[in-house]
Amino acid sequence: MPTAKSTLSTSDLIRATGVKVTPARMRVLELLNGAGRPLSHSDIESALVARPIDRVTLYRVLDSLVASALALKAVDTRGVYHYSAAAAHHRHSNHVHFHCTGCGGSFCLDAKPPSAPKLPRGFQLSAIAFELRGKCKSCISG
Amino acid sequence: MPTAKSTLSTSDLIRATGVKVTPARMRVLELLNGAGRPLSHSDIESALVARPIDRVTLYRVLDSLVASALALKAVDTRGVYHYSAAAAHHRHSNHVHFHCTGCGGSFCLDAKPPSAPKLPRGFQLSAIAFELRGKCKSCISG
DNA sequence: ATTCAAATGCAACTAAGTTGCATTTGAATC
DNA sequence: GATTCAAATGCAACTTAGTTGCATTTGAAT
Ligand SMILES: [Mn+2]
Ligand SMILES: [Mn+2]
Ligand SMILES: [Zn+2]
Ligand SMILES: [Zn+2]
Repeated sequence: MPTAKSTLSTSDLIRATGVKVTPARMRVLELLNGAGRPLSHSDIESALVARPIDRVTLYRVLDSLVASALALKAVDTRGVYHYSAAAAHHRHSNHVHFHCTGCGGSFCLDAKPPSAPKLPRGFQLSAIAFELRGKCKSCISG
Repeated sequence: MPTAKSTLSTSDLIRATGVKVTPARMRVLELLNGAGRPLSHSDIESALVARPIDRVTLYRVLDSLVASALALKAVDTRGVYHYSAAAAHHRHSNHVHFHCTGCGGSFCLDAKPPSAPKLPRGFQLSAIAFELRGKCKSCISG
């Protein structure tokens, strides 16, 4: 008899969204899930050099993961998109982050994100971004 | 005798920062000050077609305005930099804004920006961004 | 008027992201 | 296991945003 599993496998997660389970999607989603921070297209390309994925395919894989809500996409202060696995992202949605403009690092802070203010009638909120920027300890002293 | 002026002229503002007062800097800063929203490089290029400024010069003019704190630079959700005059920006620094992902519009809300949480020792804060995104009334109903 | 660092214009370049199209493949059906 | 076909991939070409190097021009100080 099959073992009861509480966590869904990567391939199950992908299949559940209705798209094909392909090696590229598997490798990228697993990479995002293992990463401790949002990764850019070129971060991912570098991480997968061993068996490279075509540049364009990688963009399309990332698009599809975002479209199926398995990943999230955000633009950084240099204007580059960074992707994170939804599962990993949710672990960080209860506190705010500090982004170092020196080293690019992201730091978890012990503070809840602010709640949304009242919106004008008829407006529909889809996202709140609260981001702190500056220099981290080692970028100042180092 | 010279008339006492309460508001500094654009050329005075530029001169005060120690850089040369040039036509390009004048025109760009005045455009930013008149604009009701942050403008991208290409927005500005389009606005100044009558007597075009070289692409590279425009980038350098914008850099210099940002360096001398006469303008601010922020990246939008498409990864493109947008510039606003500091004077115009300060008029909006006491309340938060809603950005419509449909029409690209920016709406002033009647709510103060949240204050910064405690940072770890040795960290230095340089900017706080609190941004609400979603659809505005006319983008939903229209 | 002379002087020179700062600013400009132009050509060439990089990096990020997109599009079109021919080929391959996951997975559904037989 | 073989057949089928939309979905996914690979590759070439393209676009848009932004940068760099260098020769020429210019703001403003003297
Ligand atoms: Mn975190
Ligand atoms: Mn405002
Ligand atoms: Zn740092
Ligand atoms: Zn709108």
